[in-house]
Amino acid sequence: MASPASRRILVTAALPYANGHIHLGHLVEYVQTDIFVRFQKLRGHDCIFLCADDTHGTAIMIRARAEGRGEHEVIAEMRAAHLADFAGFEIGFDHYGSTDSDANRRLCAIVWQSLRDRGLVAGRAVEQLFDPVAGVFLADRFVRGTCPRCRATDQYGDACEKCGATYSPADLVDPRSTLSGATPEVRSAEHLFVRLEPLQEFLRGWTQSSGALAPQVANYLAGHFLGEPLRDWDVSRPAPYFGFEIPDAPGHYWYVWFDAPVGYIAATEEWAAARGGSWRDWWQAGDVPPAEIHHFIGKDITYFHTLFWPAMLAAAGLTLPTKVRIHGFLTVNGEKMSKARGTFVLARTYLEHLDPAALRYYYAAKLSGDIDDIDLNLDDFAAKVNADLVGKVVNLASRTARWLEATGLADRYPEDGGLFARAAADGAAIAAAYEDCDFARAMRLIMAAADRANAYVDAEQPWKLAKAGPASAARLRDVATVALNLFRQLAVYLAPVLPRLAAQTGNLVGGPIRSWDESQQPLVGLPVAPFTPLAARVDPARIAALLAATTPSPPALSPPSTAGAPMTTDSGAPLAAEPLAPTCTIDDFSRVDLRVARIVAAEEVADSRKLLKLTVSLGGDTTRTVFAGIKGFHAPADLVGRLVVVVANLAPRTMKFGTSEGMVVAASGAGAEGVYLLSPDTGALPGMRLH
RNA sequence: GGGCCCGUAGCUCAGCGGUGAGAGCAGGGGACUCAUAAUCCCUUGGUCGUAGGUUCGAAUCCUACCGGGCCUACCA
Repeated sequence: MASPASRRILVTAALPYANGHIHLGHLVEYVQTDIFVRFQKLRGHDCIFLCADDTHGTAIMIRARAEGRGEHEVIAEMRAAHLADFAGFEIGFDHYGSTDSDANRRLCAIVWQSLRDRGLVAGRAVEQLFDPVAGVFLADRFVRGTCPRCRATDQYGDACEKCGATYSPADLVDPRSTLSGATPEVRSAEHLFVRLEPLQEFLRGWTQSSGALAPQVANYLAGHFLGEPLRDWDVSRPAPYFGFEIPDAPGHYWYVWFDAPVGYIAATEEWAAARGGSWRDWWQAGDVPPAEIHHFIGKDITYFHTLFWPAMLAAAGLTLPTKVRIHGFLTVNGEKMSKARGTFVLARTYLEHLDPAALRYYYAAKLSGDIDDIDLNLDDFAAKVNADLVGKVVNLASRTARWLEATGLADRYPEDGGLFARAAADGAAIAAAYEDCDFARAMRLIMAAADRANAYVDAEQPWKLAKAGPASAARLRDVATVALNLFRQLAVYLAPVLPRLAAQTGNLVGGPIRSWDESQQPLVGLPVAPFTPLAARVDPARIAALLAATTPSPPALSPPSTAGAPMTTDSGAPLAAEPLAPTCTIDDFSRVDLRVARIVAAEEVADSRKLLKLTVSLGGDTTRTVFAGIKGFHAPADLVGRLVVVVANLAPRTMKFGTSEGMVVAASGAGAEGVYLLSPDTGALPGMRLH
């Protein structure tokens, strides 16, 4: 229940598009927003976190066609996937809607009518390329052709990657639809526009002095858009289009970027209706107290949220955003996320390998609330999470809780040299940092408190008190009581970032953490449950596995496809021809050191009937010369570059042609023709051992 | 072409006009052994991208340049 002093805060994260899965880049925003919301709730404010799938547009329509099914089937499937991913990362939406909802259709109509009433809608013919085979108008990116300036081939319809020229798709020398391959034709169609110039004055005022935007964003808008007359915004698309048909303009559909932000309101409506309220309680002025509206977005969609969206809201007489909080993009190991490098990591792939809490903490430690890109450096990630969360915070409980299992906390809070009070006083600065979305600062302050707490434990040496017997029991209880209270205080401060740690801490001592104020008073006289591990260390091997699972198979190096070969038809002949060897132990096996190696050179051995001379790399500078009996089955040139498995600790053997320093593993024999080299799954690196 | 952001120790980042430039991690040395090889103490390490300028004083303000990232209105 909200107290009179509490604020009403509506928070949104950008709506993920239904054409793709959630990846680590998306999660920067959802984790950031979730932390902010959990913080506000912990502070006792009336805060709701709304989001939805963004479902409409050409891309979904094209995809559904390509997959031979309806758009609604596609978006339902993607919605389920998105929700599962978000749940895995403990993103706590109060409601998750869809732009393809009745509520959204109604609200779009309301906003639309307001624009009409104010004379802000205008119609005009637009010439656009049309695919006569697919029967759709083509957005620029669905057209490719030869650049009219530099003649580079296969360029997008809006700009040339080679020479940087920008143009209209109709200017391409030999335009082709990427949908059907057909040559598009220029067709004229009526589009509806929102006139923004009449709102120029309003937008200038709101962007420059409302306080909703960071100064550099305001400058960007002032310099880039507001310095000249605002162009009309094209908000309709002709049929066929997957979206909502405009009620007073049959055959025209709202462009996806019109109905997407209205989805924020629609989600509010669905959430409020379930509680007997209305979206108007949050989006229309006049309420006491008025609601704050905070939008979290990425910098790529800045102008939609800082020009078009406020224009729509203003025209409809609705509440303008209190803050538009803009974050940068995610890089991985200092570079743009890349499928080829294996750094384009999907949320669910991450969840299969690592703890979501680790990523939440790492993002929190990096997010400063400004527009800079943040980098996920994977070495740093493991080091930071292990040092901070496990080494400092969790360790505090791990090293002291067990001394209180029998006795519980001391009945009066002992002298602690002012440590608890000092960290309690820090609460104001930590809260201010959370409020500013400067989570990095909050984490630094919290970790400083954790350092002080660990130093306290070290100085008091409770393990010596434990050994000293009954005479020191009271003192031991006091020291452990201090340490555990300092730990729980940290857990309160970290609760917005690490909700599961907060819950586990509540189970350990003191019950569920419900309020920020619990950081201000130590607990006494309560039982302490048996300690259970609260966080797992990040194992670098798991990160490697994650990247390996993410890296796509380069076509040239893929193992042969087994598709279409039902497993039940495999012959038993090879096994029968060469029965299994006698059982060996794991120790026997481990004496054979099998390694992944890359063939860096291969040549025929002139005088040999069967041998190829290979040079294999075990990574770094380590190479081996190996003679392999695979001549006739593999052309040397085809082998260079590929990964194989070698017996790396095989005793060198002098042969007629030289010394062989290992052996390449291959399947063969048993009556079958051919020698088949083994290839590791993609992602394996030279030097990796087979276990 | 125009614009925005960033460039500080090996790594990730604070500091953003004023005592000799900081933290965490990594590296080196020591202590401890309660704890998920965790913790504590000491310590090595930087011409604050480059070049100019403003100022009594600049990592901090201005200009230019170099490097990285991003935006530029039908890519979401």
